[in-house]
Amino acid sequence: MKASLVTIEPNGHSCSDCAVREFAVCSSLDAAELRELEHLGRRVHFAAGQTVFSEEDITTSFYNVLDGVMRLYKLLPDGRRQIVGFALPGDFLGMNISGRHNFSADAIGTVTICQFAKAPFTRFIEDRPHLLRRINELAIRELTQARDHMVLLGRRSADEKVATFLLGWRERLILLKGPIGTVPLPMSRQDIADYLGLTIETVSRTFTKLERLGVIEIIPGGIGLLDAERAGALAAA
Amino acid sequence: MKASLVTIEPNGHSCSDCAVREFAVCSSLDAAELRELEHLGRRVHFAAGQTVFSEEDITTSFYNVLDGVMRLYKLLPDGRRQIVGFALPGDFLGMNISGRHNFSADAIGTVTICQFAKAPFTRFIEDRPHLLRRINELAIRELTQARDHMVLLGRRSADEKVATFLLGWRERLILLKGPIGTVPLPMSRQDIADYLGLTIETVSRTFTKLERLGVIEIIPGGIGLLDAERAGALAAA
DNA sequence: CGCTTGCTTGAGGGGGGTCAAATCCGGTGG
DNA sequence: CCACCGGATTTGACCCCCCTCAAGCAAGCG
Repeated sequence: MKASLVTIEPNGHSCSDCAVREFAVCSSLDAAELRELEHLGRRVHFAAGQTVFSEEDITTSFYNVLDGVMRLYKLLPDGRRQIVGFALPGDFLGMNISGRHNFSADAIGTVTICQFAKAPFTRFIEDRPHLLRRINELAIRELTQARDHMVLLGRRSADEKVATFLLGWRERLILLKGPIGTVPLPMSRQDIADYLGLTIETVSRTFTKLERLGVIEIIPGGIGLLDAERAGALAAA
Repeated sequence: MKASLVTIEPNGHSCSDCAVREFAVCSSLDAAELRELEHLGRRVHFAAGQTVFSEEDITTSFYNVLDGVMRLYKLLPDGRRQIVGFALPGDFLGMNISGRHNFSADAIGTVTICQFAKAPFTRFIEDRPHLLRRINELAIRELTQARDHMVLLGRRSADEKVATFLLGWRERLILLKGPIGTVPLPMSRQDIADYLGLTIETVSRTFTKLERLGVIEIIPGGIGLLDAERAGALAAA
């Protein structure tokens, strides 16, 4: 029997030993609430490249990323793509006011997600203002990131874009996993280009340029940051 | 006596006859709550060009735009500017998690604002989940707009940017004031350029081009939209 | 191996930036 | 009412950064 690309884990997992417990939206809940929440969510696995939801789809669930990396993107009618963000463990997806998703989400590599059906989760929030406050906090944080990214897209050069991206990505990983040696880049060059508003060729050339300058070292599946100070200068704050 | 550039209106106004009553964050409150809120807010007027708050300032207040237009922007160390949005009556400013504003806000033309001191307003929200829900709703709406704008900044041509901006701006004004004839543009060409990630020259040239094509008509302080269908086609969805 | 897929490198061109000058326009004072 | 001034906008000439098109290369995998 061929394994499905999307598999739902049998019950038996518990929130209390969840890896993203302290980062995620759930950090606002006490032990009793967590036990209640356990019945609402189920773990789902996605294979590399799978689409979890698409723009304009009716929202039927909320999603809590537990493991892996996702690309969040919007498409223009002619196929041009803008990646509006990468989701990491702890990120909460699915909030909107129209009842439809306003971007698409793919798994990059394999991804594990904690999925909540919309109606019961909405009811769960209803009389738990502290959870609502936490959700609001995450939304505002995303808004801050979105504004920073607008500055990057509208006003930075290719060199600055790439340097800023590498430093920012590294920082997020450190926040999540603690100090790291080399910086893994699970997304493709095309993904990076579509995130930075560049072409794949320009991204590749800029990587090579940074390597020639001794700022980074290109390794399979990632980069090594050799000169953080120089990279910071290139990022221009 | 020379009039101050920032004037605080004496008390005596009431929320019940507020112009933005139904658009703003306050739409979630009942009559009793509104009367209570009246004591927390005060109306403040700003002259054209005045800065209401700056990026990195400690947040001491929240702001509800009552009248006028504001530009919200971020600066790079070398002075490059990205306008992240224009605020219109009903917009709510000041939410953040760091305790500092993450963008600056100027009045374009004269602006009237309903200002709330941070601490009392935060306390007011505390046990009013419906207000929190409303605030969350506004944050999510802004997030949606921010993502749309990322697509514009990263993946659209100058022509598409300008056409999209004109149609979007017109739409916002119609939503706010009902059907309008010509489209007022209170912001400068420089503001438009910094919003669209272009230079002032490119914006000017594109306006002229659209006029030559018979899509718009340039008038002092605004434009007339002559061919909405054509404009929509240029905006490329 | 040969094929596929992703990345890199090269050559050339164009969209939008830069620099500079002309024009428009609202405000001010005679 | 008109001449003048200063800032905003428009227009022109030129050029560069990044895109386009196309070929080479390395790694994974049947």
